Amino acid sequence: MEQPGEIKKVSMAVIKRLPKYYKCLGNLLKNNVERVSSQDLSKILGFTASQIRQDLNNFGEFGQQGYGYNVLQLYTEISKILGLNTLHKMVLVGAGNLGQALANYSEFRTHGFDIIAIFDTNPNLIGRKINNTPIYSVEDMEYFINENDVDIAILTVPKDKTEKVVEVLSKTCIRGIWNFTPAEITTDDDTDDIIVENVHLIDSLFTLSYRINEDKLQERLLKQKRKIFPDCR
Amino acid sequence: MEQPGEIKKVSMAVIKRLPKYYKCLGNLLKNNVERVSSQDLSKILGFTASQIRQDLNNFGEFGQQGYGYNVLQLYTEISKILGLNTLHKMVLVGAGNLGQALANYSEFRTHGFDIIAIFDTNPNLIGRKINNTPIYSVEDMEYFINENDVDIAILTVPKDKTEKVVEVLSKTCIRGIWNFTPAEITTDDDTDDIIVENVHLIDSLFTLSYRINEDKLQERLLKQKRKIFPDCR
DNA sequence: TAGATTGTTAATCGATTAACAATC
DNA sequence: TAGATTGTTAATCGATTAACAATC
Repeated sequence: MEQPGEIKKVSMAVIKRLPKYYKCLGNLLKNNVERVSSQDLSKILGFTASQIRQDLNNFGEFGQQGYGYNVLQLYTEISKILGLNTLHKMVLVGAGNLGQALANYSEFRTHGFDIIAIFDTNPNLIGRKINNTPIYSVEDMEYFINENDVDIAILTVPKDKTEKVVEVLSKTCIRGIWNFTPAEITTDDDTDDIIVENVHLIDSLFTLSYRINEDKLQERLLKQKRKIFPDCR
Repeated sequence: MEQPGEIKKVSMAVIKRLPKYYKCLGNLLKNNVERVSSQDLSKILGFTASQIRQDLNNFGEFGQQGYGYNVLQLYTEISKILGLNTLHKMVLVGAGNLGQALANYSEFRTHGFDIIAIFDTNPNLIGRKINNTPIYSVEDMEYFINENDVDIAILTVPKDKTEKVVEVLSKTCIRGIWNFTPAEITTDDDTDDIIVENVHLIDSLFTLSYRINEDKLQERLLKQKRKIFPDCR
């Protein structure tokens, strides 16, 4: 049994499902749906109703027996849980192709994530703007972040520049790094309060490749086994 | 006990670790390391040695007692498991900011993933090239994919265009969709052999936001509980 | 040979699902 | 009130870790 004051660590599996709940409730809200049961959500999201109730009860008791959940209330609660009720200041480090694409992505701002500065080393870019956001020299990054209370740094620099940038970031008030580089980021002990969220595109592509290839692979494995156990199916 | 001919389904948790093994072995290879034990790998990757041996034994017996694993051999085996030993033809659908960034990303080609065509509806783009890859009209997509035996479609179209594009793709020989749109892709029964790999950027950002916010959240939850159980820590 | 390290079985841990009393 | 649906405990399932005989 759980003790009253105990802080139960929420598992990553649950955390990864929160954005799905949030988006689903947002859609229901748009469609003027007022109440929703865990069973309704189950049908939409493909999770079991039981899992949905378990997930939500990590954070409080948002439902009502015999009624279900009020869509607006649950939506608001989850937005608070995800930290979407406050504005987030972001900087983007590395104004290459991917960096520029992200700087032009308006969806982030819609949800309260505002890119207020871009940093690069290329003198041809410094002083220019992308999507109305100014590009500064990385030299000025440390000062700027601390001065403007920036939350999140988006990392879109080349792999071999990553370590150096992270070193600078670890001297700032940055709380999270959204890492689009292929590098694995390690922060030393005194900075392990910086959260790193990786978007490892190559890993994602490799995973897709594996799954496309899986049937052929299983056949090959089976054939190999038949050599050892000739009478198997 | 497992039957000889049985096909054991490999769990997604294992699959997601395969690219990490692959990259790690690639690095060792570059550094001329010839052999490696599960314990060595454990230190580098942060998985337990036991887990590493379990993972690898999903696909065969690649090691040798008392010796460990031959780096080159294991690297080669995992590359085959991931399907990286064959070339993959890809098309990119949607030449917006993100699409253009991905078209310029050379890392994919390095690993045998070749973008051979880009499709868009914008007449100003059709006929032009990005990173030497021609942009065609989406009208020609179905024919092109089937004619050229394309494996993978990269989806970087606006959300509301996704369904229509997927409908067309489901009539082709496409094996996998690498989905960068916020849409959840559902393929009907006759096309459920198309594998979908999602890169949901907003979900990733929300997850980061949650984790940055977690400490504050736990405090708030604790405070709420104290109202009910006033004597808890 | 002795030491090292695998492949694999058994034990443990954690996450998901089922069940149901509480209650709106 | 009766039906519906929650929050929560218990059961199950699956993934990770530990242990160790086999063997290079």
